[in-house]
Amino acid sequence: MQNNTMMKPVEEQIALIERGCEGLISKEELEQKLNASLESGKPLKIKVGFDPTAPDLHLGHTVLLQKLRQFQQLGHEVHFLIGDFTAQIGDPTGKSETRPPLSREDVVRNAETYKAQVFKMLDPAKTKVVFNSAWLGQLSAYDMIRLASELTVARMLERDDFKKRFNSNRPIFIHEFFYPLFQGYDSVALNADVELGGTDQLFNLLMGREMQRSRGMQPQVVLTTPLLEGLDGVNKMSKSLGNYIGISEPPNEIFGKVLSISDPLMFRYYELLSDLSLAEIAVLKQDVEEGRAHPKAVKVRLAKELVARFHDQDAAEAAEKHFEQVFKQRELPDDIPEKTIAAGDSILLAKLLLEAELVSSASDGRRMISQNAVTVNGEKAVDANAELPAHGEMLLKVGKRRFCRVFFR
RNA sequence: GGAGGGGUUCCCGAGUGGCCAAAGGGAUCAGACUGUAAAUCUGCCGGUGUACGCCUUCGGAGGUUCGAAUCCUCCCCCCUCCA
Repeated sequence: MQNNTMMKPVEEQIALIERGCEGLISKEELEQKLNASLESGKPLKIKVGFDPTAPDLHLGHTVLLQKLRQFQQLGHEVHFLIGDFTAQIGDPTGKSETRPPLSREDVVRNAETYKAQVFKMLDPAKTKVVFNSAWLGQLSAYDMIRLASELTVARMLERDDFKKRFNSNRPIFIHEFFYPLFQGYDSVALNADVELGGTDQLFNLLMGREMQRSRGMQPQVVLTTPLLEGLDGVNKMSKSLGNYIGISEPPNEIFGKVLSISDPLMFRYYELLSDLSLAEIAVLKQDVEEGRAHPKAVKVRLAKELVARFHDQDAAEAAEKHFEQVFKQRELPDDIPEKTIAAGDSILLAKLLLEAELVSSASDGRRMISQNAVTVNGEKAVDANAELPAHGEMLLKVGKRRFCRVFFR
């Protein structure tokens, strides 16, 4: 799409590429590659790999995607590698339980979901989706032994993940040693110019360099992105910790979750996720520090940008309005879940809350009532044992953001 | 193959026969204060129609006992050391 005449000068490209990066190996090599690309008009091949195991992407994943997108904006070509081969073996990493190997159909379906999400950010015209089973599936036992002979156990144990486990006497299985080797071999097969990954991937990324070099190829440039902290600001964003913002979540959810992050974290998100330039962000930060801008307003801006990215501008405006309505003016949201319940003479409020799925048990409901968290038709419920007439309709609210409109039929 | 250590409520972790629904910490949730920020304080934190009651829970299955998370038997799982 974009030809070399539209490519930016190398220094400018590097500045953008380096932004928010944890590591770059090496800048000189990147410079060379960019120069060569500029001269030849051939875009660089940017490799990135994903296991098709968790097709629910969140903002943490998008740090990497954002970087890929920047490469695309600079005119380069992304090779989006889906690790279907490795996924079918089953991921052995860390303490997470061994996952059941995925079937062919699972992998295909997950890959599709992946693409649907990824193309919210990436330019399909500059993205090639590839599967590593295409070449890894061809390897014979002989090939595997050859691969395995390229690295010593001592070297393998340098990998942080392995080192930690080894030192703390936790088990490492032999087949886990093959992961870096396979990933490195992927780079050979793709002839990648640059490979991106999270910091935890550093070792694997470097494997690619070595394997390319030992085969007389120009080693790939390795670029690592930091792990994004989750909503709690402490742990890395992950689905299992529940501290994530999914890119497929509805606009109001994304907006609300962004608003709930802490102020320091907000600027981290800006740096890693926003399209604003670092200079613009620095101005924002200074404005906040010197009292010219309200931190909340700055956060709103970020929230809108992200909602617009995964939905659209209208959705962003609507989400902001919704937010102000519900939380600032304490008005009702437009989309309150509704529930129909069998009519009767009366019903215990705590029980009703349970039926409306606002609490996890009647006891929980009782607790909420006694903690002044429950509102019925706009009035605070105070009696934990209150009975309500079970007909007509009523509006229930628990806490700040749980609503339900109940109809008795 | 041999020796040893361990599996407790969302997480960490205390608890060796009744006073244990189980200390303490963390997380979550709710309330106050706010900007659904941070910090702080407070409450709650297995279920149960309103409950010093009842039911379910301490890896699993049995057993001993008036009574078991705690004792016994068998089994499952995790970890360490030796080979």
